[in-house]
Order: sequence, then structure tokens, then C-alpha cells
Amino acid sequence: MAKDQRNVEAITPMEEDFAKWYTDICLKAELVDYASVKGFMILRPYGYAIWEHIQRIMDGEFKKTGHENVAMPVLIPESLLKKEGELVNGFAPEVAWVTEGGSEKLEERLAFRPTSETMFCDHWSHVLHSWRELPMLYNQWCSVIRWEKTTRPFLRSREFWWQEGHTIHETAEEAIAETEQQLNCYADFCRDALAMPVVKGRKTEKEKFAGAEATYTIECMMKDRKALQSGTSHYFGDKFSRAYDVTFAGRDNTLQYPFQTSWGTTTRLIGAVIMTHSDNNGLILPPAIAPVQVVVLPIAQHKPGVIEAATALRDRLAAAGVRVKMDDSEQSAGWKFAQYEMKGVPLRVEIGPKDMEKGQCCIARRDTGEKAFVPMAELESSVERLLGEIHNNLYAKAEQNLADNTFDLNTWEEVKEMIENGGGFALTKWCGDEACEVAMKEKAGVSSRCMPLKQSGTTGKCPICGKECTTDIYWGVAY
RNA sequence: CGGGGCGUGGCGAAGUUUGGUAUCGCGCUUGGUUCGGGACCAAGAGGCCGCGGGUUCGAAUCCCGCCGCUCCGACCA
Repeated sequence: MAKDQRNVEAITPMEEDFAKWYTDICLKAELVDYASVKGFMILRPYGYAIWEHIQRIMDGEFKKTGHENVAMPVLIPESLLKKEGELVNGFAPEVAWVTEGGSEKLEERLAFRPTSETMFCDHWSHVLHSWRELPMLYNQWCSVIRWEKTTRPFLRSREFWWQEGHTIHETAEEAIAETEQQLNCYADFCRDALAMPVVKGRKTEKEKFAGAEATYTIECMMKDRKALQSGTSHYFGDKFSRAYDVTFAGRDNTLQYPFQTSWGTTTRLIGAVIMTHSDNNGLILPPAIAPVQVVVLPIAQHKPGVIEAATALRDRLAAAGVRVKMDDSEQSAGWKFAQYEMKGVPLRVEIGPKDMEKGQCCIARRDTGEKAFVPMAELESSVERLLGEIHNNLYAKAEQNLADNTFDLNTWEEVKEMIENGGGFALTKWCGDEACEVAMKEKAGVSSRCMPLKQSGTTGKCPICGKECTTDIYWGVAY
């Protein structure tokens, strides 16, 4: 009973208030703190450690396909930002400006980067000369600033941390292949590191990135059945090259414009992980990105030999390459159980006097709550197996949620009904007319999420205008 | 940017209607007993009551302005 009471105080149940549940986890799992400027967040050590694992794994994947990291300046001169009209128009409402340096007013104001296409293009216009130097496959890990109206930790903040990949290629085909490769890289990362299934697709004209020729996306379904765009990959054609005068001498010695891509994922992925896996006891982390994969808790730790036994377990797991921590602080055992559940640690290993007698330890899973007693000799193998099972179980549950709440529908009335009955993704046909897309938002309250890469090839009717058409499209309420 | 809710030690709240110098729980510090699901006893520390102005002998409380958090819309990773 005492536990229930304290849990009610500790965290709002998701059934009661999903938004409050989400922010409770962000704060009480010690991922973030609010900063002193509206919309800015402090990534605390535990939250930043998650981001570091995301960076480490993803960066490794980028490097496997030949990408190199660079660092671009945080400030962009207004004149440079304005060279590409669509990009400027798209971002104008949310750019923050520097107008003074020291005590001097600047002759030209400087934008805090909302994204760095302009800086990359400016740089390339200086350094690119020949087709032999292509492709240039760059990426940077940094933060960007967008002056958002309403803000929430990880999901929408005025500063967020991300990676932005920017590449230029000799041909359109190569650039398009790069766009697809990076989208697949994100989808694979979500599956293998975050245990999150995604819907891969293309954005409509209305939803695509300002200035892009085509925008691809991975869409994820959260536990409240809302959609979260979790990564994007853009194909720019040669639009920016022309705007920024990026040229090279081609194989035929004519001056040519390279074809460009950009792609990004952000700290929003942490928000996605929270809303995909966690429960009313707190965060649940996929083992691949958990800062601590196993916490070792000595029980009755003042009894002779207990700390030593727990230390030995910790050392064995560390030697086996597991990210492990022992907590021998003076808190009670029950407090520690609740604390590490709140922080989403995948496995808890308990060792007490009774276990020592029997030559065993207790392993508890965060995802299912199941406890098992395993012989001491099987510690490493059991931990390895359970971490794998947790990943698979988290993925399976998320996949089930996506499957259970994705509906093949025919009319906007059906879509509206779906939203009113708990939400989800609606898969319908679409005629391609933006007026119908807007009407869907007005009538059913959903926005287009993406046209899936896997198209069925069948014919059906647009749910708004009734026209015969073939395009499959997902609709949903988005974060 | 429009509409609602909220702002009191680190956290959660009471006190505001009817002005009189701040209370409770948790947490924190020290000492002791505990530890297999959020332990207990004792002694302590900690507050420009979001900020600024006004009314008043006196403001957490009344008035004006601003800021922040949050939810619902519109915009976005």
C-alpha cells in the first residue's frame, strides 16, 4: 500500500494524463531540467549519457558509409541565409538573431543557425573544384536554435541537439541513393538500437522541408497513438547549388552544379523512446542505449561478505563488457528498486545472504518485472540473454501497438471516427490534391504523415473527393 | 500567437475569499538502529511567498503590469 501511495506521488499514470506522465518521466528520471530561458532545456548527466550512446552508435554507422564529421559556425550572416528563398521563408518565423557584438551594433545581423544548409553550401562554393572531389559526405553533431511557440522537453525545444548530414554528389541518381540510404540507416537504427518500429515514407508537398525537392521521413507511433516524426532525409536536387553558386568542372570539362542531400535526427529520439516503451513506474530503456544496463544491489549489505559478493558480480559483468553499476548507498533496498525502475535500468541483480548460501543471485527485468534466480556461474550468460530478450520484447510490443492501431480506411468519416475512438494511423488512398489534404485536417483532425515507400499498387478512392487513385498515405495526429 | 490552469524552502501542498509578519508532508544534514518492494528514532539546516510597481500603519493575501511553467489549438525535428 505504501508503495502505491508513493508511486502516485512520484509519477502521474499515463491513463490519467499522458502529457503529465511524459514530463514526469523526463524530470524524475533526471534526464532534463528546465533552463532559465523559456524553451531551453538542460540535458542532465543521465539524459546526456543516453544521447552519447545514440551518437556513438549512429556515428559509427555514418562512418561505415564514408561520412566525415565537421564543425560549422553557429552564426549565419543574414545575406547568406537569404540566398535560397524557400528555406528563408520556411524558417523566417523561428530564427533568433544576434544584433550586437560587445557594445557595438552589428552592420549586418547574424542568425543563430536553425539548420546549416547555407553554411555547407557557402563552404562548398569555396572548396569544390572538380568532379574528382565528389561526393563530399559531411555530418556535424551540434545544436540548433528555432524560436518555437510552445515547447516540451525533447519533443519541441528552442534549442535542440542533433546531427545534420549534408552531402553533394556528381549526379542526381547518386544523391537520391544517398537520401534513401540515410533514411534506411535511421530506420535500422530505430529498430536495432531503440527497439522502435517505424513507417518509412515520403512527405507530401505541404509537409516537406522548406527548399527540398523531396523529403523522406520515419514516423513512429507513441503509446498514446500519436505520431512522432523521428528522422528526416531530404533530396535537394541542385536547387541550393544554384542559389549558392556551388560548381565543379565535370568529366566533360563543363561547369556543373552538384546534387545535394541533408538528413537529420535529434534529441527528440529520446522523447520517442520514452513514449514508446515506458510505463507508470517510470522510464524503460532499450539495453543498447541504456547508460547503465545492469544495476547490482547488495541486500542486507552490512552482513559480512555481502558487499564483497556484490562487488565481485559487478566486476565480472564489467569484464564481460556490460555497462554495470553497483549501488551500495545507505538507501533501503525498496527505495533502490523503485529508483532504478524510474531510471529505466534494464536489469537489476540482487545479491543477499540467502543467495550467497545458495550460490545464486536474483535478476529482475525492468520491462516485465519478472524475477529469476540464476546460479552464480551463469551470471554473464543470463545477463547477456536477458538483455537481448528485453530488446526483442520491447520491439515486439511497440510493433504490436503500431499494428493494432493502424487501420485501412476508405472515407474521412471513418478517419474521424478512428481519431475520436482513441486515435491511431489511418491508411487511405489519396488523389494527390493538396486541397484534399487540407480538407482531411479540417474534417477529421489529422495531418498527412507520409506516403509509405511500400505502395500497394492497388486502386481506390480519395477519402475526400472520391476520385480514383493509387497512392497510399498515412494520416494521424502528430506531435 | 489565441483560449484555460498554475506559480509559497529542493519537491508537493495549506494559508489568499475576510490584510497582522509563514505552516505541513517528503527530501536534505548529523548520530543511531535498519535493508529480499519506496524503513524508523532523535537533533538540525533551509523561505527577497515568480518579478516590478501601487494601495495601506502593515501585503503571500487587495489593485496594475510583466515573466515563467503547463494543457488545448495554429506552426515545426
